[in-house]
Amino acid sequence: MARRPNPKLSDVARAAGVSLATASRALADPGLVRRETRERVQGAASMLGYVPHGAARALATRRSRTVGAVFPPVDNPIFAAATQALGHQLATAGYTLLLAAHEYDPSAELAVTRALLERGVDGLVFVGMDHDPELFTLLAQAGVPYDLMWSLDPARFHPCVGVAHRMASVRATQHLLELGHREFAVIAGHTAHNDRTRERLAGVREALAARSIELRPERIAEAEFALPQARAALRLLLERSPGFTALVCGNDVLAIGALAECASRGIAVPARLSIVGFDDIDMASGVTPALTTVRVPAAEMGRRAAARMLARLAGGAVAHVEELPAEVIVRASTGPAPR
Amino acid sequence: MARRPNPKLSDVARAAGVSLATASRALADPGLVRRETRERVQGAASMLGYVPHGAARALATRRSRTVGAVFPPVDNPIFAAATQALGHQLATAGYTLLLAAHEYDPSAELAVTRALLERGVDGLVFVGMDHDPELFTLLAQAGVPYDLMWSLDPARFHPCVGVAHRMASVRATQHLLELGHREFAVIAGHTAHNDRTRERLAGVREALAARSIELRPERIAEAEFALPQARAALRLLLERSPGFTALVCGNDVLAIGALAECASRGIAVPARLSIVGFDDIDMASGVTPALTTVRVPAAEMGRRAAARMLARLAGGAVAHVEELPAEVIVRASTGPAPR
DNA sequence: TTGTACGCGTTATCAT
DNA sequence: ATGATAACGCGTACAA
Repeated sequence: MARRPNPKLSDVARAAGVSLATASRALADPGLVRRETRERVQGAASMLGYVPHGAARALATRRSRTVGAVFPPVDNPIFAAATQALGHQLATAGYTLLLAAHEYDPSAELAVTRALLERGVDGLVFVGMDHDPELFTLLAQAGVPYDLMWSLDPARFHPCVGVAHRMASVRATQHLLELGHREFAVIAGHTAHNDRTRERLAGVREALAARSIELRPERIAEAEFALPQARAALRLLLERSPGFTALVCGNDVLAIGALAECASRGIAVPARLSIVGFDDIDMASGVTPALTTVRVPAAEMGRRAAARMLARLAGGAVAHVEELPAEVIVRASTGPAPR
Repeated sequence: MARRPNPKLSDVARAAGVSLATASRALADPGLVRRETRERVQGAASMLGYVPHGAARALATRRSRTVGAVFPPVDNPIFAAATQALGHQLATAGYTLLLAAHEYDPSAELAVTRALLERGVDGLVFVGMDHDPELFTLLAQAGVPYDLMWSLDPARFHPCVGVAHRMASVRATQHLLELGHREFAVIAGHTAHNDRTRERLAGVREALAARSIELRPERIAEAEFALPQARAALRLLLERSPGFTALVCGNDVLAIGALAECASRGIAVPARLSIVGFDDIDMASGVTPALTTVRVPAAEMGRRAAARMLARLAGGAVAHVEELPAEVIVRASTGPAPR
C-alpha cells in the first residue's frame, strides 16, 4: 500500500488555519496562544496523527533530549536494575536513554561514545573509574556533561555517584574477623579494566593487613560472574590451599556459586565456612539466610544518576561526588569451627 | 573556559580548501573523490576533531540509524542478555539501540513508543504478544518496521522471533509424566499482560490434560520473579495442597527460590520433589544439577532480532516468524517416591 | 496574539 | 571530480 509521508507541522498549521509559528507554539508552549487557536491546532494535530520530527527539532534547538549510557557488557545483568531505573526516571522527564554496550576494551568504549555523541546526546553516563584518558578529552571537547556510576572517584576529579566498594569490603571483612576468623579466601571478579572488583578485593586485603593477617595468593581466585565459574573457583581454592574458614565473594553470583559447590560437597554454610558477598543483582540475600551480604543499591543509583543529569541539563548544580550507602547485612554467620 | 562550538562540516571544507559538497562526499563515500582531496579532507576532519551532527544528517537522509527497543521492566534482568546482544549486533552495523522501558501498562507502552518514534527510530523491537491494538495502528501509520521478540505469534500475523513457550512447557511436563509423576504443582510468573508466563502455564495444563490429569487450582501459585516471592509461593502450595511430587516453575529465579525453600525444609531435590524451570537468565542450570531446565536462548534471540531488523532496513526480506529452539535439559530428576 | 523569514548542519540534485 | 544550491522539519527573533 502506498504510504503518505508523515504529516509535518506545516500540515497541521494549514489544517488549523494558522501559521507555522503559531502551530509550533500551540504545541510546544500552549500558554503563548489563545485558548481557541490552541485547541484548533491541537485538534488538527491529533486528527492528522502528527508526530514531531525529533531530528528537525534537535537541529533547531541544539538539544536532543536524550542521554547516553555506556555500559560494559560482561556483567550486564548486574546493571539491569540501574539501567531500568535510569531510563525510567529520564523518560518521566521527557528524556530517552540511548544505550551502548562495549566489550571490556577501552578503545571500543571510545568508539561507542563517539557514536553516542554523533547522535547528539545531551549527557552521558559511564560505569566505574577505568577509562581511556582520551575519553575525557573527547567529552570536554564535545562539552557534554557526564557522570560515572557505581564507584567514587578517589581523586574527586570526575563527577560520580556510587558506593565505596573498598570501605564496604573492609567492613564485611571486619565482621568476619570479629567472629574470630583468621583464615580467609577470596573469589573475586576479574580485576582487569574493572575498578569495582579491584576495590572489593583491596578492601579485604586492607582489613586483614590491619590485623597483620596475610591474604595468601593461592587463596585468591578470579572468576567470571557466572555460577559454573564460581564453583570451579571454589574447587580450585580448596585444592590449592584448603583450611580457610571464611570466604569473601566479590559478587552475589559468585557467592551463590560457591554456596552450590559447598552444598554438593557437604560443606555446611555458615557452620563450617562463612561466606559474604556483594549483592549486585540482589540474588544472594534472597536465596538463603546462610549468606552475609553487602547491599548494593543499584536501582537507587540509577535514579540518582538520572536526577543528577536532569538537574545539570536544567542548569542546576549537583554534588560532585555523591556517595550511596552499601550496608553489610548479616543474615547468618558463625565463627570458625574449633580445631 | 569559553568553549568554541563544535566544528561543522563547512569548517572542515574550508580547512581542506574544498567545497561543502566535496567534504561531505569525502567522508561519506570516499570512492567519489580523488585520493588526494579525500586525504586532505580526512586530515582536516581529524585535525579539527570533527564529529558529524546526527540530527542534521537524519533530517537530510530521513534515517536515523537507530533502532528502538521497548521492554517491560518487571523481569528486566531477564532481558539483559538479549538487550546486550541486540545492541552489540546493531552497533557493529553502525546502528545504535534506543532503550525504553515501561511499567506493565499497555498505555505506558504506547507513550514510550511514541517517544521513540519522535526520536526517529528506523525500526522497533517489542517483547511478547500482549500489546494494545492501537500500538500497531501507530506503527503502521509511522511506517516503521518492527519485530516481536521472545514469543511466536500463533496467528502468524506479526513478524516475530522467539521460542515456543507452550510446546517447551509441554515437553518438560511430559518428561515428568514419563518419570511417573502424577501430582503436579506450578509456580508461575504473573500472567497479567504477559503471554510468556501464560503460555508456559498453559503448556503444563495441556500436557496433563492429555493424560486426563487435572491441575488443581490450589496447586498453582503466581509469584513475582524474585527469590523471596518464589519461596513464599512454595510455602503457600505446601500449605494449601501438599502431596505433589513434581513442581514446574515458570522461570529460573522461581526454581532457585523453590529450591532454597526446599533446602531450608529438608525436602530433598530431586529425590522427593522434582523441579523443572525455564532458564531465563541462565541461573538454574548453573546453580545445581538438581534442576531440570528449559533452555531459553536469550542472547541468540537478541542477535537474531538484530539481524532481522538490519536485513529489513537494508531492503531485504526475512522470515515472518522465526522459531528458536528451547530445549529441555535434563540435569537430574527422579520419579516420585513410592507411597 | 499571530505571522514572516531565517538558521540549524547535512545530504542530494543539479551543473560545470 | 568538484562546486553551488535547494531541500529536510522545526524553533524563534523580529515585525506586525
